[in-house]
Amino acid sequence: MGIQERKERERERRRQQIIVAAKRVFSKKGFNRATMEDIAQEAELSPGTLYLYFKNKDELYASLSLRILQYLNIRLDHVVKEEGLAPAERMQALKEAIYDVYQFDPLILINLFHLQSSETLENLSPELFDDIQNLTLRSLERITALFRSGIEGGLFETYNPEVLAELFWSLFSGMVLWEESKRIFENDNYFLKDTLDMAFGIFLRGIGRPEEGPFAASPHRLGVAVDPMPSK
Amino acid sequence: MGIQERKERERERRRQQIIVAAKRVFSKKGFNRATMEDIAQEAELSPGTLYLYFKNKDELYASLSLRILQYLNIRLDHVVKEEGLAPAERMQALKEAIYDVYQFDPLILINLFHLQSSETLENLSPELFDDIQNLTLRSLERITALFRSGIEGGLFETYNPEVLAELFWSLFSGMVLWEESKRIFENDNYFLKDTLDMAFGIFLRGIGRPEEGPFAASPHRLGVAVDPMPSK
Amino acid sequence: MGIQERKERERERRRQQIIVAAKRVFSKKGFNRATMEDIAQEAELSPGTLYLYFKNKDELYASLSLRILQYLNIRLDHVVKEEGLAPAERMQALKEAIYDVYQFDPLILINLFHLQSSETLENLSPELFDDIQNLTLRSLERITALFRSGIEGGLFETYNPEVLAELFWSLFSGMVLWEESKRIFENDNYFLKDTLDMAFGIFLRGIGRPEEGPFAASPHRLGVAVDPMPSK
Amino acid sequence: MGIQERKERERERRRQQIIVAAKRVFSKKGFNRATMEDIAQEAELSPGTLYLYFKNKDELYASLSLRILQYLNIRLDHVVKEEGLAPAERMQALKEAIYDVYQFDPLILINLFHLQSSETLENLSPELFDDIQNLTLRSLERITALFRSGIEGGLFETYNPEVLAELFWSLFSGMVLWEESKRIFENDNYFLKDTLDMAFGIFLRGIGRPEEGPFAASPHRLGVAVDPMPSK
DNA sequence: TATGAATGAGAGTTCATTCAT
DNA sequence: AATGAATGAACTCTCATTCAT
Repeated sequence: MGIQERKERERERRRQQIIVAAKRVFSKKGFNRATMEDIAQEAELSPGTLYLYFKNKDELYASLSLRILQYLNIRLDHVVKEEGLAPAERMQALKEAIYDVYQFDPLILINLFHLQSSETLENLSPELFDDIQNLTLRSLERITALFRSGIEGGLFETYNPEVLAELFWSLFSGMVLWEESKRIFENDNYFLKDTLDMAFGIFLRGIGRPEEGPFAASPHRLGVAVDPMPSK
Repeated sequence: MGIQERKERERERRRQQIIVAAKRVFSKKGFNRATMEDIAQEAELSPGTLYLYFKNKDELYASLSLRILQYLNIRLDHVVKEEGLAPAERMQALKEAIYDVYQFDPLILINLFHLQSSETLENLSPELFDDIQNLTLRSLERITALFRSGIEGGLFETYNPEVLAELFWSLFSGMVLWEESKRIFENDNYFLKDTLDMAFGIFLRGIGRPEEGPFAASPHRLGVAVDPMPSK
Repeated sequence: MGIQERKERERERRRQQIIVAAKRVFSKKGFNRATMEDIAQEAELSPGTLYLYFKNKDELYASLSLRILQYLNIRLDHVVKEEGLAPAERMQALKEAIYDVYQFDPLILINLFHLQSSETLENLSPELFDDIQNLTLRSLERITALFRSGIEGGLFETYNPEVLAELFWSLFSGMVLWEESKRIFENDNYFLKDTLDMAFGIFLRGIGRPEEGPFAASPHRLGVAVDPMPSK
Repeated sequence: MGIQERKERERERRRQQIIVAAKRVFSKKGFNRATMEDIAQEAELSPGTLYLYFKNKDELYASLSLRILQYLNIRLDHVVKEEGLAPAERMQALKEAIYDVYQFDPLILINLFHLQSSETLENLSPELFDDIQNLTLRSLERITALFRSGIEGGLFETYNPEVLAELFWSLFSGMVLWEESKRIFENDNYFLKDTLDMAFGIFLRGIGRPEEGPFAASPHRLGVAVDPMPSK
């Protein structure tokens, strides 16, 4: 079984080699214009070989997303499991985690957000679809856990923590995509970090409990109806 | 000149006919799987005719987005120009406007958000690219104006209103896309409205001035640094 | 019938207008890349109208050739029929005639030579095919007549005058086409005239009767100026 | 490296297979009417495969011409380099060489002459364009060398040998194209050989030095048989 | 007679995928 | 396991031609 294991390791390494090549190619050419031939060349392999490791082009592309989702999960895991953090510090850590994920590879993150809301997702093999779904939902659960502990710790109003996690995720993805839009429109690089800080601050303040804790916001005289626990 | 006008009208009607057909086809088949042949058939035209009205497939698709952007602009225009609205009411009207846009055609809206952050955008003809850019930026300006008047009216902290508009737009787009993700993952229709209400409430509360007005949030003891006017 | 005639004249004028436009377009774009749409635009007509005057694209193109053939015929006719010319002067006139035809429109002449040796010719309507055939053969006959009178006048050896005419025509067409080749290869304009003079001189000398007349091969009393080393 | 070589050989063989098929197809259907699909079928390959060997349709067609140019070059090379030939014999060998080229494949030769004076030539890839240019010019150089040695050997007047080569080439190409014209007009096969003999005789006589050698214009001691009245 | 929008067959070309080696 | 030549379906797009007005 030592042999078995080594083979398994080598197989995984080759997969990663292809993924890395694919990433480079699509950064250069964009997703649609990148061909399997291009990727094979970049990976110094033949086109046929790619199909030994990935069922088809869509699955290769989706695997890029999978990789960044895995990274996201690990980072979130750390934030949730790290001991001795005050709830407010945990929020800070959450922000840093997603920013790291963004920096890890913005293009792939954009690709993930596209994939997650496109027909392509539905046409993947059930296994890969499940992987993406599970990792996505697990990430959301972790973020949910963070917000739940914030609520339980008295930091936030008693919003539905699941919905808070979704809002948080939506805000993040929307900002990343808009960042790209601005790059295209203005041909002008922009740094997400400051805006992300600000957005996060507003968001936390928006959900903070009045008169208490670091994200306090009060007293409630909201002209807009906010039901903290909308029925799903 | 009556003839000229009639021709112009007929041309525009034909364009719309094609756009409507394209919309139907890509709703059925998804963007990538829809062929020009399909669209021609749906529009009861020949493939060649499509090219009399749209330069190529990408431009036809982008024109769908253009249409919803135009609708968005008109709606935002009304919100900005409607007289006799209190700032808080204007915010409410803003929310309703974007929700109407969402309901106008969710799929096309998703398509717009994809387009705005994809390489396809860069390969459009300069004219179409400019149209999309201008409408997008003009929409942002209108939202900016709303937030600015909110700030000037003492409702909100003195954040940079441009950045607030971008955050607002990001949150909206992120939620729309995540809505689609959930639909795919859970095969379960979900209604954006409630979550949008909640998100909007949180956002307004997050940027509201303390002790004052309907979006008050206070006192400030924020553990997370929030610079209301980040340098761009 | 005055009306009939006027109509006929107008029809012919419109045909010429189209032919002129076609000539301009194909000079700009080359034969294959020129479209009927292009020609219609250049002629300030609609595409449909072209088909009222020409059966199809091939026939329009062939009509250009027809026009230059007609011009050639008229010029040759003059040479043949002009009275009071010595045979040697007639040869000189022949040379000038074809050079004028060349200058009339080199591109169309090239097109004629292509057409005359291509499948397109065979697919023309019988009428147009006959027109081209007749004009071509009539031109050849005129040249034949010139050589025949040269032979009868004792200038030339008793070659078959028909074959001489064909050789003459071949030499001319070959030179015109090679001229174009050189232009493409060397991107360098070249003036056919000198070479044509030289070629004509050699040809006449090659067929001249010895010891007699202006084209006698030897001793050298060449009536036609032959510069053995034209400056390139 | 043995493998490398074998691959290279196989690749070349496949190229030739396609060229041969293309030749057959366009002989049957004419150049314009022949489709890539037709050629693929004739070669018993798939359409896609053609594009592994030729960049596009024009380049495939131009490659046919390239092949005949290569053959021409080899033949001319032999004529120039063959030792122990008297200048007059070399002229005879030149005539035989080009006649062989003609017989090798008249249709492709016609195609070459069309190509060499058409816009298509200018739109080839630089490599292929250069190949054709180089082979053409090298052929001309070889012919030039032959005429130069004829001049130096006292056979010919001191014409510019380069221009003589061009005239010779023009005469040849013009005759080949006119031959095709006659075939089309008269639906009657004609044999170029006799006319070519005659033309060559006239040409040599036209440039021959008087009173001397085998091409002396007079008195008649022509080394090259010239039948003044070839039977049609 | 003139229009010009519409046609639609068909072209060249691409490229994800396969499979004999 | 790796290759890479070959596949061939499917695509977008062109443009000569038609015909209702």
